[in-house]
Amino acid sequence: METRELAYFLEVARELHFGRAAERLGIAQPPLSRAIARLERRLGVRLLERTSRRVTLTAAGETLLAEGEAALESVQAAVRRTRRAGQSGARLVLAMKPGGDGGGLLPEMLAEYEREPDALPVEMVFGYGARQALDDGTADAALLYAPRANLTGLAVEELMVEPQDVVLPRTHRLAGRDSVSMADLAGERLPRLPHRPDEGDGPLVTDGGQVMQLIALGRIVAVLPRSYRRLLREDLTAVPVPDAPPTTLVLAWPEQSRSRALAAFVRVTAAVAARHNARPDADARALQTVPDLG
Amino acid sequence: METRELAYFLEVARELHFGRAAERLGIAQPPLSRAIARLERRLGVRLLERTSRRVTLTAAGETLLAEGEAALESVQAAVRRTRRAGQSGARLVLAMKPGGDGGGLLPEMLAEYEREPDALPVEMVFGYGARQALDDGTADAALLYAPRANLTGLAVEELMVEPQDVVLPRTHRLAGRDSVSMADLAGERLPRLPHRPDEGDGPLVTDGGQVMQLIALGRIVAVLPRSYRRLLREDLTAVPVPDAPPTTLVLAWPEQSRSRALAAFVRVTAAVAARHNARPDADARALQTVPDLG
DNA sequence: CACGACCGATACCTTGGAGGTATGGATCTG
DNA sequence: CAGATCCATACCTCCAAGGTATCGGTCGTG
Repeated sequence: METRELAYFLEVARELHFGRAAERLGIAQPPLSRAIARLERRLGVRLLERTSRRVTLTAAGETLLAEGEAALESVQAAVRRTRRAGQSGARLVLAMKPGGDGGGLLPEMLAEYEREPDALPVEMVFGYGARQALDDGTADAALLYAPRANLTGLAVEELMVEPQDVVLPRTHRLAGRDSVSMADLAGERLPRLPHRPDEGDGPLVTDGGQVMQLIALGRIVAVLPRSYRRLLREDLTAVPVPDAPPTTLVLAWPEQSRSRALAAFVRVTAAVAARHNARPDADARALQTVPDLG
Repeated sequence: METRELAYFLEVARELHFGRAAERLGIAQPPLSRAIARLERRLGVRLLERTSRRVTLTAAGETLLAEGEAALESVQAAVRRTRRAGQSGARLVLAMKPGGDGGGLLPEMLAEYEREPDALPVEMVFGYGARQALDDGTADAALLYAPRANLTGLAVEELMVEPQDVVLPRTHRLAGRDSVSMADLAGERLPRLPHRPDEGDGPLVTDGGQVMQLIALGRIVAVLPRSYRRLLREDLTAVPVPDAPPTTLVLAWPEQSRSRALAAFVRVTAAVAARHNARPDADARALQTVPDLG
């Protein structure tokens, strides 16, 4: 099966209408009909039931819709990464949330990485779509928080385990406490993240500034890894939540990636994180002394 | 990028020789050279450095070799599953190790599944390549033992947690014990499995009968989930190893699979397993009374 | 019930590209 | 330096992908 045939089928399977699918694909309807018929002949399987009024998927068609989408995306991701690897100014693209750098380890990681012989210039992309950037070939590696992020299909290196704090307005009833429990937060609204739409009950948020804004307005509170303290505005404060499940910062990359530049980056980040983890007291003290105004 | 172009490139990238690659692909060398040149032109990237004496991969070429192999396999897996879904005698193919059925839960699962409206006939394939069967589209689901098996990229449903036993010849110095610790096994040789070649120090084994044979000969001992007791020969015995990490039997399937037949199977197996887990005493007693001669 | 609108399939044409063979040009070996 | 090796190029053939025109079947509507 050629990727063009697959792309054609997917478009028809999604539209369930040859004419509209052809228009979206930028070709005429007859060649599309023929391409689908040829694909069915080659697979030896009927993918679509069609009358002159209605197009429906067969069981085989449903299978190819589900499996083929993933397969086509992985081909396109391979193309994107290959293009990026070949461009003169090749870069290692690292996706992360703003502030999701494990308590400021990133500058040290980057500095150390640049001294590696296999190093490439590192480019960072920010935003909540880190996982998607990895899947579509836009990024080579990502800093993610487990278990919050979906790590299936990725190779990961655990960097550090972080306890979580709840971020509150300074005027909040719990703001003065030394610690709070999850039970204390029962009545509060928590933000919903785009990639986990079924968790939380508050508004959908798409970037970190928005979260801080909503907290400041008293609309929500958020439970975040401790290193986010560095990003607090002066009207917010953070209180430890000892019984919130600790969060693990991981470096993740597509399993099949084998580039020397990436391998060196994984090695260096793991080494830097290990060095920091070996000095828990120093780090803990450093975090304690981070002023709330970040 | 078309899959034919990708397959051509992968062959050249593996052989690093246009003539041999063309021969393996069953085409002449000039069309292959042209196909690669056109692919490079379309990607806008040089994939191979070639003199008349030597072919080497560029950084972009290495990327496409690694990423493209996985992508092409996923396309081919999609084709296989689509073909199977469309055949008149469509079946749900379940891959498993012989005996890896979680203490005999499988018959009950199958009986219950057959009563589902969306059920398909279930076909079982055995062998140590269960993970590979899932990846290449030969199987729809697999029973695997975590953390022994590599589950990345799969959707999983945990079925049951099993403690592990060490399987020994009846004449072994530890055979009479009520339990042994991992430390007691320090001097023993453990089998190496094909999919985990770096674990264990003994001979490579490829099927369950072979393992039992090697244990009976006194060449190795093996630490296995408790349900394997059912498969013991009369000259072997099993002793609990409380400090061996417990093993979790999981049902795994490709993340993107969405067929109703598979969804029903997942639902039924989870329900059967949950029912058994809710009666731990009954199951424990049942396992205790399984005679060693299986 | 008849007519028009809609929609996928078919017929027929043009053209790009995938495959072949023959051969050129570069590089290493003896 | 001669020969072997190997990738690229030139040139040919042919299939199939894409286009337009049109057919035939199905539904909604007056």
